[in-house]
Amino acid sequence: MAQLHRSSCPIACSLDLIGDRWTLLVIRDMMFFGKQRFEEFLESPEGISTNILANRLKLLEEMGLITKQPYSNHPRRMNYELTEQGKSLRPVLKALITWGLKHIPDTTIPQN
Amino acid sequence: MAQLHRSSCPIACSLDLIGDRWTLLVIRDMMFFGKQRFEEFLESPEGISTNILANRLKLLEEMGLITKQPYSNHPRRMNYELTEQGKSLRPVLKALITWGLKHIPDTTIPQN
DNA sequence: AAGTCTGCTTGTAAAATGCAAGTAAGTCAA
DNA sequence: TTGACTTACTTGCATTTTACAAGCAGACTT
Repeated sequence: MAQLHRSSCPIACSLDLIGDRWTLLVIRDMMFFGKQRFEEFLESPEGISTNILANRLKLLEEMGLITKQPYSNHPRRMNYELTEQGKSLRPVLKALITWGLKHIPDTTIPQN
Repeated sequence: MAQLHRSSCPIACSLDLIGDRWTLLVIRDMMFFGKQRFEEFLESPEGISTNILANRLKLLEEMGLITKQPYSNHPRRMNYELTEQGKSLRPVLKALITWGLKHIPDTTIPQN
C-alpha cells in the first residue's frame, strides 16, 4: 500500500488510498453486511489473512474512514464502524457491483 | 495481479480484474484524455513504468476491455481503444472522481 | 489454575513492483 | 547503404507487498 500521492488526479489519489484487492472488501463487509469485529471480517468468503486485515483496519482508521472502539465491557473486543467519510464510498461500491454483475459471469449478490 | 476469482461477489470479482494501482489509470487516460498509444500513457504524471504498462495493456486486452490495432501503415505503431465493456467502467471512474475531489485535499481535475 | 476467546504480531516464502538498461522492426536523412 | 531515430516493448535485478502458518497476550470462564 502506497502512502504518497502520485499526482493530483482524484482517481489516482483515490486508488492510492483504497485501490488494492482488500480495502474495499472490508468496507463492503461493514456497509452491506454490518460487520464490526475482526473475526467477522475473517469469515468472508475471500479469505483475508489476519496480518493483511490488521494492516488494512489500521490504515483505514488512520485515513479516517473507520473508527475503532472497545466493545461494551468485554475484553479486547473491538467495534469497527464506518465514519461519514467511509459511508460516502457507497457510490463507488455500487458502481463496482453494477459493473461486475453485468460484465463478469457467475457473479451474484452474496448473502452473508 | 491475480487472475482467479476469490468469490462470486461482484465487488471482489471486479477488484480481481481492475483493483490495482495502475489499471484504472490506463482506462482513465483512454476515456478522458483520448490516449491511444504506448508512449502517451507513459507521459501521465503518475509515471507508470514500461513493464507494468505493457503487462496491463496485455491483461486489459485479454479481458476484452480494450483492443489493439496497428496504426495506419506506420511501423510498430499501435492503437489501443476501449471496447464497449471498457467504456462501461465510466460510472466507476466517475464515482472515484467524485469521492476523491470531495475527500482528498489538493485533488483537481487534471488537464492532460 | 488451566483453558478459551478475541485480536492481533511475527517469520518466511512467493509474488508484484520499480527502475534502469537493452532490443527489435521499421523509417528517414545523408 | 549506413547510421541515427522512433516506437513498443523485454529483460534483469533490487525492493516492496502479499500469502500462509504459527505464535502470543490479555481478560474472562470453569
